[in-house]
Amino acid sequence: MAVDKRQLVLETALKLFSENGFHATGIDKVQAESKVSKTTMYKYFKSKDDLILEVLKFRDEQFDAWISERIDFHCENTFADEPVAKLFALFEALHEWFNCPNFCGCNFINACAEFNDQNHPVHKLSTEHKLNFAGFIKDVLDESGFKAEEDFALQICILIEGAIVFAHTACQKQSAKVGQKMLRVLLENQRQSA
Amino acid sequence: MAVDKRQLVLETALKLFSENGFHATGIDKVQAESKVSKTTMYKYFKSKDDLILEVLKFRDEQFDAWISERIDFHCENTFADEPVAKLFALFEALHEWFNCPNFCGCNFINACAEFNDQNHPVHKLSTEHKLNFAGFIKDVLDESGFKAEEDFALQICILIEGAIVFAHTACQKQSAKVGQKMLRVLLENQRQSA
DNA sequence: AAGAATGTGTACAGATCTGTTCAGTTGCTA
DNA sequence: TAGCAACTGAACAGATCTGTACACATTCTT
Repeated sequence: MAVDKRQLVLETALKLFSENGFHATGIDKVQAESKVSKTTMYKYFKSKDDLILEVLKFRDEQFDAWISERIDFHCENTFADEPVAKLFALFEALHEWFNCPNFCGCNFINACAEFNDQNHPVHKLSTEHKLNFAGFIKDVLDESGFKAEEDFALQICILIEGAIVFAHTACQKQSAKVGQKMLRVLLENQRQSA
Repeated sequence: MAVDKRQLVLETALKLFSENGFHATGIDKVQAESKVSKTTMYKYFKSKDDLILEVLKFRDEQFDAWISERIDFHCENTFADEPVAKLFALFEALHEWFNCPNFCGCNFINACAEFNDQNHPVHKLSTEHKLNFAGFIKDVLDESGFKAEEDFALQICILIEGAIVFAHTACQKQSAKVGQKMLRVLLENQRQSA
Protein backbone atom coordinates (compact mmCIF):
# COMPACT_ATOMS: atom_id res chain seq x y z
CA MET A 1 0.00 0.00 0.00
CA ALA A 2 1.41 3.36 -1.02
CA VAL A 3 -0.08 5.19 1.95
CA ASP A 4 -1.94 3.97 5.00
CA LYS A 5 -5.46 5.12 4.20
CA ARG A 6 -6.67 4.60 7.73
CA GLN A 7 -3.92 6.82 9.10
CA LEU A 8 -4.61 9.41 6.42
CA VAL A 9 -8.25 9.61 7.50
CA LEU A 10 -7.25 9.84 11.17
CA GLU A 11 -4.87 12.72 10.54
CA THR A 12 -7.30 14.61 8.32
CA ALA A 13 -10.14 14.11 10.78
CA LEU A 14 -7.98 15.26 13.70
CA LYS A 15 -7.17 18.46 11.84
CA LEU A 16 -10.78 19.15 10.90
CA PHE A 17 -12.22 18.22 14.29
CA SER A 18 -9.64 20.46 15.97
CA GLU A 19 -10.33 23.42 13.74
CA ASN A 20 -14.10 23.18 13.43
CA GLY A 21 -15.33 20.95 16.22
CA PHE A 22 -16.74 17.43 16.15
CA HIS A 23 -20.38 18.08 15.35
CA ALA A 24 -19.66 20.89 12.91
CA THR A 25 -17.36 18.65 10.85
CA GLY A 26 -19.20 16.38 8.46
CA ILE A 27 -18.03 12.99 7.32
CA ASP A 28 -18.20 14.31 3.75
CA LYS A 29 -15.63 16.98 4.57
CA VAL A 30 -13.25 14.41 6.07
CA GLN A 31 -13.75 12.32 2.96
CA ALA A 32 -13.14 15.18 0.58
CA GLU A 33 -10.04 16.46 2.37
CA SER A 34 -8.46 13.06 2.91
CA LYS A 35 -9.24 12.05 -0.68
CA VAL A 36 -10.15 8.60 0.51
CA SER A 37 -13.40 7.16 -0.77
CA LYS A 38 -16.34 7.02 1.57
CA THR A 39 -16.50 3.25 1.18
CA THR A 40 -12.97 2.90 2.49
CA MET A 41 -13.65 5.26 5.38
CA TYR A 42 -16.61 3.19 6.50
CA LYS A 43 -14.53 0.06 6.16
CA TYR A 44 -12.08 1.32 8.80
CA PHE A 45 -14.53 3.25 10.98
CA LYS A 46 -17.98 1.84 11.39
CA SER A 47 -19.54 5.20 12.33
CA LYS A 48 -18.71 8.83 12.96
CA ASP A 49 -18.67 8.23 16.72
CA ASP A 50 -16.19 5.42 16.14
CA LEU A 51 -14.02 7.73 14.04
CA ILE A 52 -14.08 10.37 16.79
CA LEU A 53 -12.98 7.80 19.36
CA GLU A 54 -10.16 6.54 17.16
CA VAL A 55 -9.04 10.09 16.39
CA LEU A 56 -8.83 10.82 20.11
CA LYS A 57 -6.89 7.62 20.76
CA PHE A 58 -4.47 8.64 18.04
CA ARG A 59 -4.20 12.14 19.49
CA ASP A 60 -3.52 10.66 22.92
CA GLU A 61 -0.53 8.74 21.58
CA GLN A 62 0.65 11.63 19.42
CA PHE A 63 0.51 14.09 22.30
CA ASP A 64 2.28 11.75 24.71
CA ALA A 65 5.09 11.20 22.25
CA TRP A 66 5.39 14.89 21.45
CA ILE A 67 5.40 16.11 25.04
CA SER A 68 7.95 13.47 26.10
CA GLU A 69 10.24 14.45 23.28
CA ARG A 70 9.95 18.16 24.07
CA ILE A 71 10.49 17.60 27.80
CA ASP A 72 13.70 15.69 27.07
CA PHE A 73 14.80 18.41 24.67
CA HIS A 74 14.30 21.24 27.15
CA CYS A 75 15.80 19.26 30.03
CA GLU A 76 19.02 18.85 28.10
CA ASN A 77 19.28 22.55 27.34
CA THR A 78 18.02 24.24 30.50
CA PHE A 79 16.53 23.71 33.94
CA ALA A 80 19.31 21.26 34.84
CA ASP A 81 19.58 22.68 38.35
CA GLU A 82 15.84 23.17 39.01
CA PRO A 83 14.26 20.94 41.66
CA VAL A 84 12.07 18.98 39.25
CA ALA A 85 13.62 19.85 35.92
CA LYS A 86 11.10 17.90 33.88
CA LEU A 87 8.21 19.99 35.17
CA PHE A 88 9.88 23.20 34.12
CA ALA A 89 10.61 21.65 30.77
CA LEU A 90 6.96 20.64 30.52
CA PHE A 91 5.83 24.25 30.83
CA GLU A 92 8.40 25.20 28.22
CA ALA A 93 6.79 22.63 25.92
CA LEU A 94 3.35 24.05 26.69
CA HIS A 95 4.66 27.47 25.69
CA GLU A 96 5.70 26.07 22.32
CA TRP A 97 2.31 24.43 21.90
CA PHE A 98 0.29 27.56 22.72
CA ASN A 99 2.30 29.56 20.22
CA CYS A 100 1.84 27.19 17.32
CA PRO A 101 -0.05 29.01 14.56
CA ASN A 102 -2.72 26.31 14.53
CA PHE A 103 -3.18 25.97 18.30
CA CYS A 104 -6.79 24.91 18.89
CA GLY A 105 -6.77 24.21 22.60
CA CYS A 106 -6.82 20.70 24.02
CA ASN A 107 -8.78 18.19 21.96
CA PHE A 108 -9.93 16.36 25.08
CA ILE A 109 -11.22 19.49 26.80
CA ASN A 110 -12.98 20.36 23.56
CA ALA A 111 -14.41 16.84 23.30
CA CYS A 112 -15.91 17.08 26.79
CA ALA A 113 -17.48 20.38 25.81
CA GLU A 114 -19.35 18.69 22.97
CA PHE A 115 -19.97 15.36 24.70
CA ASN A 116 -21.02 16.55 28.12
CA ASP A 117 -22.57 13.29 29.28
CA GLN A 118 -20.03 11.63 31.58
CA ASN A 119 -21.08 8.19 30.41
CA HIS A 120 -20.54 8.93 26.74
CA PRO A 121 -17.55 6.97 25.41
CA VAL A 122 -15.95 10.18 24.09
CA HIS A 123 -16.22 11.88 27.47
CA LYS A 124 -14.94 8.78 29.25
CA LEU A 125 -11.94 8.55 26.95
CA SER A 126 -11.15 12.21 27.60
CA THR A 127 -11.41 11.74 31.35
CA GLU A 128 -9.08 8.78 31.04
CA HIS A 129 -6.57 10.87 29.09
CA LYS A 130 -6.59 13.55 31.79
CA LEU A 131 -6.18 11.02 34.60
CA ASN A 132 -3.36 9.30 32.73
CA PHE A 133 -1.67 12.65 32.39
CA ALA A 134 -2.07 13.21 36.13
CA GLY A 135 -0.40 9.82 36.59
CA PHE A 136 2.44 10.94 34.33
CA ILE A 137 2.98 14.05 36.49
CA LYS A 138 2.99 11.88 39.60
CA ASP A 139 5.62 9.61 38.02
CA VAL A 140 7.78 12.61 37.15
CA LEU A 141 7.61 13.76 40.78
CA ASP A 142 8.35 10.29 42.15
CA GLU A 143 11.24 9.68 39.77
CA SER A 144 12.89 12.91 40.82
CA GLY A 145 12.57 11.91 44.45
CA PHE A 146 10.60 15.06 45.20
CA LYS A 147 8.62 14.77 48.40
CA ALA A 148 5.26 16.50 48.25
CA GLU A 149 1.68 16.38 49.48
CA GLU A 150 -0.58 13.60 48.25
CA ASP A 151 -2.50 15.89 45.88
CA PHE A 152 0.48 17.79 44.52
CA ALA A 153 0.27 16.12 41.10
CA LEU A 154 -3.36 17.23 40.97
CA GLN A 155 -2.27 20.79 41.75
CA ILE A 156 0.16 20.74 38.85
CA CYS A 157 -2.57 19.41 36.58
CA ILE A 158 -4.88 22.27 37.54
CA LEU A 159 -2.06 24.64 36.68
CA ILE A 160 -1.59 23.02 33.28
CA GLU A 161 -5.28 22.89 32.41
CA GLY A 162 -5.68 26.50 33.44
CA ALA A 163 -2.78 27.58 31.26
CA ILE A 164 -4.20 25.67 28.28
CA VAL A 165 -7.66 27.14 28.65
CA PHE A 166 -6.47 30.67 29.26
CA ALA A 167 -4.19 30.48 26.26
CA HIS A 168 -7.09 29.32 24.11
CA THR A 169 -10.17 31.19 25.32
CA ALA A 170 -8.56 34.39 26.56
CA CYS A 171 -5.85 34.27 23.92
CA GLN A 172 -3.13 34.71 26.57
CA LYS A 173 -0.22 33.10 24.80
CA GLN A 174 2.14 33.79 27.69
CA SER A 175 0.11 31.73 30.14
CA ALA A 176 2.59 28.84 30.11
CA LYS A 177 5.25 31.26 31.37
CA VAL A 178 2.89 32.45 34.09
CA GLY A 179 2.17 28.84 34.97
CA GLN A 180 5.88 28.12 35.16
CA LYS A 181 6.30 30.95 37.63
CA MET A 182 3.45 29.58 39.75
CA LEU A 183 5.07 26.15 39.60
CA ARG A 184 8.24 27.54 41.14
CA VAL A 185 6.30 29.02 44.04
CA LEU A 186 4.40 25.82 44.66
CA LEU A 187 7.54 23.67 44.55
CA GLU A 188 9.35 26.00 46.93
CA ASN A 189 6.43 25.81 49.33
CA GLN A 190 6.48 22.01 49.30
CA ARG A 191 10.18 21.96 50.04
CA GLN A 192 9.77 24.35 52.93
CA SER A 193 7.06 22.31 54.56
CA ALA A 194 8.81 19.00 54.00
CA MET B 1 -47.56 39.45 28.67
CA ALA B 2 -47.91 36.44 30.95
CA VAL B 3 -44.31 35.36 30.50
CA ASP B 4 -41.43 36.94 28.67
CA LYS B 5 -41.15 34.66 25.66
CA ARG B 6 -37.74 35.95 24.73
CA GLN B 7 -36.42 35.16 28.20
CA LEU B 8 -38.07 31.76 28.10
CA VAL B 9 -36.26 30.92 24.88
CA LEU B 10 -32.96 32.19 26.29
CA GLU B 11 -33.23 30.04 29.41
CA THR B 12 -34.29 26.94 27.51
CA ALA B 13 -31.55 27.40 24.95
CA LEU B 14 -28.94 27.92 27.67
CA LYS B 15 -29.96 24.65 29.28
CA LEU B 16 -29.91 22.70 26.02
CA PHE B 17 -26.69 24.27 24.73
CA SER B 18 -25.03 23.51 28.08
CA GLU B 19 -26.16 19.90 28.15
CA ASN B 20 -25.72 18.97 24.49
CA GLY B 21 -23.48 21.57 22.92
CA PHE B 22 -24.22 24.34 20.45
CA HIS B 23 -24.05 22.48 17.14
CA ALA B 24 -25.72 19.35 18.47
CA THR B 25 -28.73 21.32 19.67
CA GLY B 26 -31.23 22.07 16.93
CA ILE B 27 -33.50 25.09 16.80
CA ASP B 28 -36.44 22.69 16.68
CA LYS B 29 -35.46 21.25 20.07
CA VAL B 30 -35.24 24.71 21.61
CA GLN B 31 -38.64 25.47 20.13
CA ALA B 32 -40.21 22.24 21.38
CA GLU B 33 -38.80 22.56 24.90
CA SER B 34 -39.56 26.24 25.33
CA LYS B 35 -43.05 25.76 23.86
CA VAL B 36 -42.70 29.04 21.99
CA SER B 37 -43.65 29.02 18.33
CA LYS B 38 -40.90 29.07 15.77
CA THR B 39 -42.22 32.29 14.32
CA THR B 40 -41.83 34.03 17.67
CA MET B 41 -38.33 32.65 18.13
CA TYR B 42 -37.22 34.04 14.79
CA LYS B 43 -38.83 37.35 15.68
CA TYR B 44 -36.54 37.75 18.69
CA PHE B 45 -33.45 36.04 17.28
CA LYS B 46 -32.74 36.47 13.61
CA SER B 47 -30.62 33.32 13.34
CA LYS B 48 -29.19 30.48 15.41
CA ASP B 49 -25.84 32.28 15.66
CA ASP B 50 -27.67 35.32 16.98
CA LEU B 51 -29.46 33.15 19.55
CA ILE B 52 -26.14 31.65 20.68
CA LEU B 53 -24.67 35.12 21.15
CA GLU B 54 -27.66 36.32 23.14
CA VAL B 55 -27.63 33.18 25.26
CA LEU B 56 -23.97 33.79 26.12
CA LYS B 57 -24.65 37.45 26.95
CA PHE B 58 -27.44 36.30 29.26
CA ARG B 59 -25.15 33.69 30.83
CA ASP B 60 -22.49 36.33 31.36
CA GLU B 61 -24.90 38.46 33.38
CA GLN B 62 -26.38 35.48 35.20
CA PHE B 63 -22.95 34.15 36.19
CA ASP B 64 -21.70 37.55 37.35
CA ALA B 65 -24.76 38.03 39.53
CA TRP B 66 -24.54 34.51 40.94
CA ILE B 67 -20.83 34.59 41.74
CA SER B 68 -21.10 38.01 43.37
CA GLU B 69 -23.95 36.84 45.54
CA ARG B 70 -22.12 33.68 46.60
CA ILE B 71 -18.90 35.55 47.33
CA ASP B 72 -20.78 37.92 49.62
CA PHE B 73 -22.51 34.99 51.29
CA HIS B 74 -19.29 33.10 52.01
CA CYS B 75 -17.45 36.26 53.08
CA GLU B 76 -20.02 36.88 55.74
CA ASN B 77 -19.78 33.38 57.12
CA THR B 78 -16.11 32.52 56.84
CA PHE B 79 -12.71 33.70 55.67
CA ALA B 80 -13.13 36.98 57.56
CA ASP B 81 -9.51 36.93 58.65
CA GLU B 82 -7.96 35.65 55.42
CA PRO B 83 -5.76 38.10 53.49
CA VAL B 84 -8.11 38.49 50.52
CA ALA B 85 -11.32 37.04 51.89
CA LYS B 86 -13.25 37.44 48.66
CA LEU B 87 -10.86 35.17 46.78
CA PHE B 88 -11.30 32.37 49.29
CA ALA B 89 -15.03 32.88 49.09
CA LEU B 90 -14.78 32.71 45.31
CA PHE B 91 -13.27 29.23 45.46
CA GLU B 92 -15.99 28.22 47.89
CA ALA B 93 -18.52 29.36 45.30
CA LEU B 94 -16.69 27.37 42.62
CA HIS B 95 -16.94 24.32 44.85
CA GLU B 96 -20.71 24.77 44.99
CA TRP B 97 -20.85 25.16 41.23
CA PHE B 98 -18.80 22.05 40.46
CA ASN B 99 -21.01 19.98 42.72
CA CYS B 100 -24.29 21.05 41.17
CA PRO B 101 -25.97 17.96 39.71
CA ASN B 102 -26.20 19.66 36.31
CA PHE B 103 -22.66 21.07 36.19
CA CYS B 104 -21.66 21.24 32.52
CA GLY B 105 -18.36 23.09 32.72
CA CYS B 106 -17.99 26.72 31.68
CA ASN B 107 -20.22 27.77 28.79
CA PHE B 108 -17.55 30.11 27.46
CA ILE B 109 -14.81 27.50 27.46
CA ASN B 110 -17.24 25.16 25.73
CA ALA B 111 -18.16 27.85 23.23
CA CYS B 112 -14.51 28.37 22.27
CA ALA B 113 -14.19 24.62 21.77
CA GLU B 114 -16.94 24.71 19.15
CA PHE B 115 -16.10 28.10 17.67
CA ASN B 116 -12.35 27.87 17.45
CA ASP B 117 -11.84 30.76 15.05
CA GLN B 118 -10.68 33.71 17.16
CA ASN B 119 -12.51 36.14 14.91
CA HIS B 120 -15.86 34.42 15.23
CA PRO B 121 -18.27 36.59 17.26
CA VAL B 122 -18.95 33.71 19.67
CA HIS B 123 -15.24 33.20 20.35
CA LYS B 124 -14.70 36.93 20.73
CA LEU B 125 -17.56 37.23 23.21
CA SER B 126 -16.09 34.35 25.23
CA THR B 127 -12.64 35.94 25.25
CA GLU B 128 -14.24 39.16 26.42
CA HIS B 129 -16.02 37.32 29.24
CA LYS B 130 -12.74 35.78 30.41
CA LEU B 131 -10.88 39.08 30.27
CA ASN B 132 -13.69 40.82 32.14
CA PHE B 133 -13.44 38.15 34.79
CA ALA B 134 -9.69 38.76 35.02
CA GLY B 135 -10.55 42.43 35.52
CA PHE B 136 -12.94 41.47 38.30
CA ILE B 137 -10.18 39.52 40.07
CA LYS B 138 -7.86 42.50 39.72
CA ASP B 139 -10.51 44.76 41.25
CA VAL B 140 -10.94 42.37 44.17
CA LEU B 141 -7.19 42.46 44.80
CA ASP B 142 -7.02 46.26 44.50
CA GLU B 143 -10.02 46.85 46.77
CA SER B 144 -8.50 44.72 49.48
CA GLY B 145 -5.29 46.73 49.25
CA PHE B 146 -3.31 43.58 48.53
CA LYS B 147 0.02 44.34 46.92
CA ALA B 148 1.06 41.80 44.32
CA GLU B 149 2.92 41.30 41.06
CA GLU B 150 1.47 42.80 37.90
CA ASP B 151 0.28 39.42 36.58
CA PHE B 152 -1.09 38.09 39.86
CA ALA B 153 -4.72 38.40 38.73
CA LEU B 154 -3.78 36.36 35.68
CA GLN B 155 -2.28 33.70 37.95
CA ILE B 156 -5.53 33.47 39.89
CA CYS B 157 -7.46 33.17 36.63
CA ILE B 158 -5.29 30.27 35.53
CA LEU B 159 -6.02 28.62 38.84
CA ILE B 160 -9.76 29.10 38.38
CA GLU B 161 -9.83 27.91 34.77
CA GLY B 162 -7.79 24.87 35.70
CA ALA B 163 -10.14 24.00 38.53
CA ILE B 164 -13.18 24.35 36.24
CA VAL B 165 -11.68 22.17 33.52
CA PHE B 166 -10.39 19.50 35.85
CA ALA B 167 -13.74 19.34 37.61
CA HIS B 168 -15.47 18.89 34.27
CA THR B 169 -13.19 16.74 32.11
CA ALA B 170 -11.46 14.68 34.81
CA CYS B 171 -14.53 14.68 37.04
CA GLN B 172 -12.49 15.91 40.02
CA LYS B 173 -15.21 17.59 42.03
CA GLN B 174 -12.81 18.58 44.79
CA SER B 175 -10.65 20.67 42.49
CA ALA B 176 -11.99 23.96 43.86
CA LYS B 177 -10.69 22.92 47.27
CA VAL B 178 -7.33 22.08 45.77
CA GLY B 179 -7.35 25.44 43.99
CA GLN B 180 -8.14 27.18 47.28
CA LYS B 181 -5.12 25.54 48.87
CA MET B 182 -2.92 26.69 45.99
CA LEU B 183 -4.34 30.18 46.35
CA ARG B 184 -3.19 30.31 49.97
CA VAL B 185 0.35 29.39 48.95
CA LEU B 186 0.43 31.97 46.18
CA LEU B 187 -0.92 34.74 48.40
CA GLU B 188 1.60 33.93 51.13
CA ASN B 189 4.42 34.07 48.60
CA GLN B 190 3.30 37.50 47.39
CA ARG B 191 3.22 38.83 50.96
CA GLN B 192 6.70 37.51 51.66
CA SER B 193 8.25 39.11 48.61
CA ALA B 194 6.43 42.43 49.12
C1' DA C 1 -65.60 47.84 20.41
C1' DA C 2 -61.73 48.46 17.05
C1' DG C 3 -57.20 48.03 15.82
C1' DA C 4 -52.43 46.94 16.74
C1' DA C 5 -49.23 43.96 18.49
C1' DT C 6 -48.06 39.55 19.70
C1' DG C 7 -48.30 34.74 19.42
C1' DT C 8 -49.68 29.95 17.30
C1' DG C 9 -49.42 25.85 14.26
C1' DT C 10 -48.20 23.79 10.39
C1' DA C 11 -46.40 23.10 6.13
C1' DC C 12 -42.64 23.77 3.25
C1' DA C 13 -38.07 24.77 0.69
C1' DG C 14 -33.59 23.70 0.32
C1' DA C 15 -29.50 22.35 2.29
C1' DT C 16 -26.79 19.05 4.76
C1' DC C 17 -26.05 15.03 7.42
C1' DT C 18 -24.93 9.88 8.20
C1' DG C 19 -24.65 5.65 6.27
C1' DT C 20 -25.47 2.14 2.25
C1' DT C 21 -25.17 0.18 -2.25
C1' DC C 22 -22.98 -1.34 -6.26
C1' DA C 23 -20.57 -1.62 -10.48
C1' DG C 24 -16.10 -0.92 -11.90
C1' DT C 25 -10.86 -0.07 -11.27
C1' DT C 26 -6.36 -0.63 -9.44
C1' DG C 27 -2.46 -3.05 -7.72
C1' DC C 28 -0.29 -6.90 -5.32
C1' DT C 29 0.80 -11.81 -5.24
C1' DA C 30 1.10 -16.56 -6.47
C1' DT D 1 -1.44 -14.13 -16.23
C1' DA D 2 -5.07 -15.15 -13.07
C1' DG D 3 -7.12 -14.19 -8.78
C1' DC D 4 -7.92 -11.50 -4.87
C1' DA D 5 -8.04 -7.77 -1.89
C1' DA D 6 -8.25 -2.95 -1.62
C1' DC D 7 -10.03 1.08 -3.39
C1' DT D 8 -12.99 4.35 -6.22
C1' DG D 9 -16.95 7.24 -7.54
C1' DA D 10 -21.31 8.32 -7.70
C1' DA D 11 -25.88 7.75 -6.70
C1' DC D 12 -29.20 7.11 -3.19
C1' DA D 13 -32.25 6.69 1.18
C1' DG D 14 -33.85 8.76 5.02
C1' DA D 15 -33.25 11.76 8.62
C1' DT D 16 -32.42 16.30 10.33
C1' DC D 17 -31.17 21.00 9.93
C1' DT D 18 -32.10 26.25 9.35
C1' DG D 19 -35.10 29.51 7.98
C1' DT D 20 -39.65 31.15 5.66
C1' DA D 21 -44.58 31.64 4.69
C1' DC D 22 -49.18 32.16 5.85
C1' DA D 23 -53.64 31.86 7.82
C1' DC D 24 -55.48 32.20 12.24
C1' DA D 25 -55.90 33.21 17.45
C1' DT D 26 -55.05 35.87 21.44
C1' DT D 27 -54.17 39.92 24.20
C1' DC D 28 -53.52 44.81 25.15
C1' DT D 29 -54.54 49.61 24.44
C1' DT D 30 -57.29 53.37 23.39
